[in-house]
Amino acid sequence: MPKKTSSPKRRSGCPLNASVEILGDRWSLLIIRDMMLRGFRSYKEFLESYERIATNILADRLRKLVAHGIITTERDPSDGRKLIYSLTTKGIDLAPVLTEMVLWAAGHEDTGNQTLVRLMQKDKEKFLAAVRQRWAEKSIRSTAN
Amino acid sequence: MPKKTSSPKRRSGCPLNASVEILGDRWSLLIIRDMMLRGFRSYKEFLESYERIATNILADRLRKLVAHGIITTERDPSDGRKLIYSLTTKGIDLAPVLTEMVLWAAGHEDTGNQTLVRLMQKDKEKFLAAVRQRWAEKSIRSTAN
DNA sequence: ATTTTCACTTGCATTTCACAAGTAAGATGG
DNA sequence: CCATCTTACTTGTGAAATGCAAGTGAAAAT
Repeated sequence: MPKKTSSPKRRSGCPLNASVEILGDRWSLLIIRDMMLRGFRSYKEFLESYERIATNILADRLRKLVAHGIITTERDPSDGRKLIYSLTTKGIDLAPVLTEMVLWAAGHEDTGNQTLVRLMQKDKEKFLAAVRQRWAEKSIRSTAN
Repeated sequence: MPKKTSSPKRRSGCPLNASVEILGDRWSLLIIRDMMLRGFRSYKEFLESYERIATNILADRLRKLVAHGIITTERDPSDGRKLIYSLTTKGIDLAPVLTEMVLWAAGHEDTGNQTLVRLMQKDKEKFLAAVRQRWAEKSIRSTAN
């Protein structure tokens, strides 16, 4: 059973508004992309991603994503300094959103990464299944919450 | 032929990054929702939408959406004060993005507008076809640019 | 024991945002 | 045809979010 008792003062009950309030900024979806498509799982990896997010913004976004139940954190058992971030099912369920945003930009803007785009265009459903599968293999824990 | 010669300083060539730079704020997608789903076409209608956007932000977002080729403006021939905003094909092509964001929030957050959600869930493709059809009827001009 | 790595926090300047008020051009009513 | 209203904005101001540089504390590596 998904659903969540609505957080305080939301501007409206529209589902699109909910999505926009949670994900509508210049960084959150890029962090999710890095986890979903590139397998990034630590603060350091996110920091070193191409778009160069600032440290305070990254910490803030990770905190908010955890608060919204999109990702979870755990200590790395083999290195007590490291935190491992994982997507929850709620996070993995953003795959179709990311896919459509990629396909839209690829069709209307001048962008790179054409191999990824071609894969998505060729068979969207197959691509989504692969993402879900890959994540299920990597971490049993991440789908639990 | 779509595509556009890349705008100045983009953070990266990733298509998702392009989408996020264009649409990643708390208002742009709500304006597009109002046009696509509710048929809003004037400044005043957007202003009176439930989430209560501020006048300066609305003007700024409309300007940016025009600059990105997602909407166009024309004078209302029957009232010289009014401007009519229309979605371009690039704008209509955002329908799948909106749909996936609505379905994600509907599945994981406590939201309203269940009739719309149910319609989308029942047959996504049929819903998208209906949106495209409805827009094509309303305005031939909007699909031209 | 010292240095390095990791995941942050703090401070500060800049940008964006929200809210209230004002404006100019065109429409409407008497 | 003149005052009033409507529409689509702009301007001003304070608050909040962002970006950058530097610093911190705990754990790991040397």
